[in-house]
Amino acid sequence: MLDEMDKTILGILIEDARISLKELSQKVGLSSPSVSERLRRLEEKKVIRSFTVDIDPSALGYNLTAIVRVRPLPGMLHIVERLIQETPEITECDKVTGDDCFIGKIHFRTMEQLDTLLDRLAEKAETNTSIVKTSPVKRRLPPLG
Amino acid sequence: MLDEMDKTILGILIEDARISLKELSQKVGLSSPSVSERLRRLEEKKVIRSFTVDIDPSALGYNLTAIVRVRPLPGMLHIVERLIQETPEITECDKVTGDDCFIGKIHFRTMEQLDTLLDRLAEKAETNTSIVKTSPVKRRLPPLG
DNA sequence: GAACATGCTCGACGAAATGGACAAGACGAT
DNA sequence: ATCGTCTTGTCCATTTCGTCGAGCATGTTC
Repeated sequence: MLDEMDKTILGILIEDARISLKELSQKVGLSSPSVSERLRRLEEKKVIRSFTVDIDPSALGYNLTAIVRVRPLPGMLHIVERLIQETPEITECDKVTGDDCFIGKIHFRTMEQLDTLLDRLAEKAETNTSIVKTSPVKRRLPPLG
Repeated sequence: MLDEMDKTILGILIEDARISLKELSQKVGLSSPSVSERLRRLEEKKVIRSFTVDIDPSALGYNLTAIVRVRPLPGMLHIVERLIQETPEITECDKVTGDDCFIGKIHFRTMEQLDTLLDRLAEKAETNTSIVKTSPVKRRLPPLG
């Protein structure tokens, strides 16, 4: 599905998505039109979901992060799911198997703010919150192989 | 720390990090040299960690995702931390307060593979694994405000 | 082996990024 | 108030880059 050349290109773009076509094509040993065409197809095939920018939340004032496990009360599942989606401080959330129904990540500025955010959930779900101390693995890709 | 213009620029770049300076500057109503200068400073201040590309793991064959909570056995904390870091299928991991010590995300292709990966941890830690069914909140930024 | 598809290179032209010179506004110190 | 000066911006000339069309090599199909 992806050949070696595509993987090399992706590997470079992960590091620097704003690299010029010319430089990129030199690094991988192709002409720029062919690299351009490969990029077009990688986007078309949705291998590349988007070109984006990685912003440090603490630069926006969010110095604290927590991981919240959420178990909705009976009958509250959909309401809780909507509530989570409408809480912008929750920056990612997965619906999972097991006792917990949702596991999400919250960015916040103060403990008071965290308390406010969790209070809104508390009416409709049991929650279990862990404060992030460090991040031993920063976001990365699984092996391209 | 960030003015309105910076936030507008970041908002656009999140959507499309490969937009040309020219188009970006037209959208925000500045000249391209000034936008270029702002980008340079946003990178310098580490507000922008990097320009990157969002790749769909399933395009790489990783059709399954799980969230694993890891509680190292006594004396095993550092060994477990290193083991996690050296497992490339674990694409993010936070060290947290509370009963669980680490919470991480794993991408894998088959249940057999998941089993293999968890077996390696099982010697040194208790684990608790939840398979991701859906992702109600895809990765996004907290409010820029 | 002829016809076609795919994926590449090359070269030219228009488009965009960059760097330098300079202007305008905010702010402090005198 | 006025003079430096720091910041942030514009404008323009030069350099660099992206895109498009044409054409070539390779491999597959009938």
